[in-house]
Amino acid sequence: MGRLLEIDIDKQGRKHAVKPCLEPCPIERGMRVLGGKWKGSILWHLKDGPVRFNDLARQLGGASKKMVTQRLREMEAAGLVNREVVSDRPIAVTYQLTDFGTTALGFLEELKNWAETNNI
Amino acid sequence: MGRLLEIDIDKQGRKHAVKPCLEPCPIERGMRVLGGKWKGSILWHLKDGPVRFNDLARQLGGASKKMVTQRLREMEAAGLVNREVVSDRPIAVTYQLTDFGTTALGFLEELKNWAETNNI
DNA sequence: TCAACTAGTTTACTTTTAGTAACCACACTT
DNA sequence: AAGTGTGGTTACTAAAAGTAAACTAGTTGA
Repeated sequence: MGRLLEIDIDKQGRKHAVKPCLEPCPIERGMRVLGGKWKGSILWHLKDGPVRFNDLARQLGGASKKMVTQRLREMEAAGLVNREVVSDRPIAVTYQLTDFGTTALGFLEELKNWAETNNI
Repeated sequence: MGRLLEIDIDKQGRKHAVKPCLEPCPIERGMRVLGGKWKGSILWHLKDGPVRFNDLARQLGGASKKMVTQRLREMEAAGLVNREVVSDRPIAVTYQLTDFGTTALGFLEELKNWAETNNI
């Protein structure tokens, strides 16, 4: 009654899901790219332009450098951010959103609004 | 240059973030409620109406009953879903979105679209 | 020279999460 | 009686995620 999931019952009377969410459905897959501690925050902090590593780490107060590095590497691999060496001598590196990275901002803004309006 | 994060430099020349994302900014907090393995999927599978526990577990093929139970408990605590005992005798339980839970669907749809259009 | 900066890496742990597999009690069918 | 269904729980293990603090190696400013 009111059931919308399709369940198949075979001749022996055993039940099987007809269209199980075979591992990662889009939502699950998306979460693996954008979810995870700090990823959303990092993306959000880069939305206004390039930011240097230590500045980013400071802004994320609470995340260790190791975390920030790790997340940035993952996000680089996913094509969300770019790492750019701005200068040798005093070494300087900035991170910025790729075009692809900016496509995730709308989603993050929704999440932000949702969290704020429902005071999560 | 082009720096938009505010960094304060004290008299001793030490740098401090002016407005660090003191622990959980809205995005981080939202992620803790909606992120996490399977939570998004569970919410999404409930969008068309009440679903029984085992049906849900079957649809999430890959998640163990323990996982499904755990996530459902967390989501109940967060007020996203309702647990309803539909009948004793042959025990039957359904889970459904609360009004609050449905407010998260827009966000999940964005995530779904994002993941699909960028074939994540 | 000393201290603080740059951007990390490494170590040495601890904590959290995920996951398996078995089990419970009760009902229904064969 | 055996096997399926219902909705979970328990006990345990493996893997992932997280932490602080030290360290590299060079630069800059007092």
